[in-house]
Amino acid sequence: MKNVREHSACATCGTRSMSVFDFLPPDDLVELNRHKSCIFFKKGQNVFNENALPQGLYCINKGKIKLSGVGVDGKEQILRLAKDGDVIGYRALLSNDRYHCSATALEDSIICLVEKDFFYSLIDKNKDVLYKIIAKISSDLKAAEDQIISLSQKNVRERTAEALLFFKATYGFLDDGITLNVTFSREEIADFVGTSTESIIRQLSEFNQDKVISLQGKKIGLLNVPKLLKYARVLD
Amino acid sequence: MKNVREHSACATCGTRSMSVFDFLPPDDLVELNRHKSCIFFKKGQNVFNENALPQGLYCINKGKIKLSGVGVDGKEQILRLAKDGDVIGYRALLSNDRYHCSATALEDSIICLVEKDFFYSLIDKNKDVLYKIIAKISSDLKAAEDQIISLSQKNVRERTAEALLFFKATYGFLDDGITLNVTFSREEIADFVGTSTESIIRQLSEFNQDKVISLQGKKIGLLNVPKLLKYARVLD
DNA sequence: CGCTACCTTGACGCGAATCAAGCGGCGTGG
DNA sequence: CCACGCCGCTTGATTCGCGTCAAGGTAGCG
Repeated sequence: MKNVREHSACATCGTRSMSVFDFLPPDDLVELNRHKSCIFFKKGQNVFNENALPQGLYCINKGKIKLSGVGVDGKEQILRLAKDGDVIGYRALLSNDRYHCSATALEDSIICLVEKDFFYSLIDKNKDVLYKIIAKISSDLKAAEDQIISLSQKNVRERTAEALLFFKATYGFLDDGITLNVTFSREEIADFVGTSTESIIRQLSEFNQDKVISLQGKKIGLLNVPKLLKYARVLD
Repeated sequence: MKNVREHSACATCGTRSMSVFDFLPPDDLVELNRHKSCIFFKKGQNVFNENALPQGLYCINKGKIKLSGVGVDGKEQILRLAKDGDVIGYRALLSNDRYHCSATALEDSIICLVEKDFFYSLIDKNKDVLYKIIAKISSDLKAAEDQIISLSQKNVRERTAEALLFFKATYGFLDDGITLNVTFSREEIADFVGTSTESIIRQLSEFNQDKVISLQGKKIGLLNVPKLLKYARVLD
């Protein structure tokens, strides 16, 4: 029996253990491998666009993706962030709908596209995958609702602190244990926090002066996480 | 064979056709009837509370429910609204989690509670129900993300107009075709829009002076929906 | 009939958006 | 290799939306 291999084999994919396809039976893995393709996206490229019809399920093999929507005046709002092992585009797929946000690579990324029909057949027979995706949507909803409360009740300082902590929770630190393992433009941070670029710049430089964070270009270091937590007024 | 009947039989329930239990096979209907109980909630009573563990799935037979969370300073934020035929509490149930918002009756309501274990077995064998609930969560997520964009990009006037249109879309009008078929306190409207009570009062009275809405106590009439749409800056 | 909860209006002040201008780095092309 | 130009970053000045505080009105209910 020959070892089937494509761009990178799902069976040996190190990212899979973090994904919804963890614990997939070997047979399904072989099939999955047959019905997926790997795509490379350069930083800034769009994985999919708002209002487009889904072609399949996107699985991030390696990279960082932002999901964002645009308001009436064209201003962007970052809604979610995704990393290695995350799947994106499942909402539109499951509800047989168009994408209602766009996905953009924050850095060069490798993404696997699982064919739509295969995905449907997979969740049909493999409940485990389906329930994992449901759990994902549920936690997205929870996060979105928390975000709603933050936006309507917290000021820019608090939301900025929250955002920095969220970046840390999502992407972690570099080896130094301080610097965020992700870079955004100031405008992107503003689009995440829901404020203006200038306000973000002022807030970051204030945190910088307070020695709570360090700034060197786009590299942001979290020097004092407990204080950030206090600034953000989060309970846990 | 005896006709099994409890508080109100699911088989003959008029609300069911609007719910996720539409098209349920007769056998399952009988079972559903056995595993549910009807509960009456007076206006203002809580159906369930944030952080509680779900006992089952709540189905609104007749009534209006608000789902709301609280921010760090105790201020409430209304996250969703539910009406006849809607189910609530499915997110916590599906992700085996605690409720992360509270449900409160906006008026006297009759609500059926479907036992947790029966619900699990039902969605396990009846994919139709499961997919309907997934579609529900998906649309909740979409709505939440739209709300995020609104909150971060629109001002109080625009969001208030949006809210009024949303109330109309959810609960409709009274027979006069003008008056909203729901009443909130000014504070509740503020908690929905994400602003202060005073700001809502001022905004409503401005709309009132512009003859876009009419106010008589808590009764709100939408006199000029197209203009409200313009105020809200919604596209469709 | 009086109390309480809710609604309303006005005055004030702060946070943050906006506008405007200068800075710095980086890539491109001469 | 340097100069120019563009884009993102930064800072200051100004404006204004809206949250907050305070006070008074109204309606429903015991």
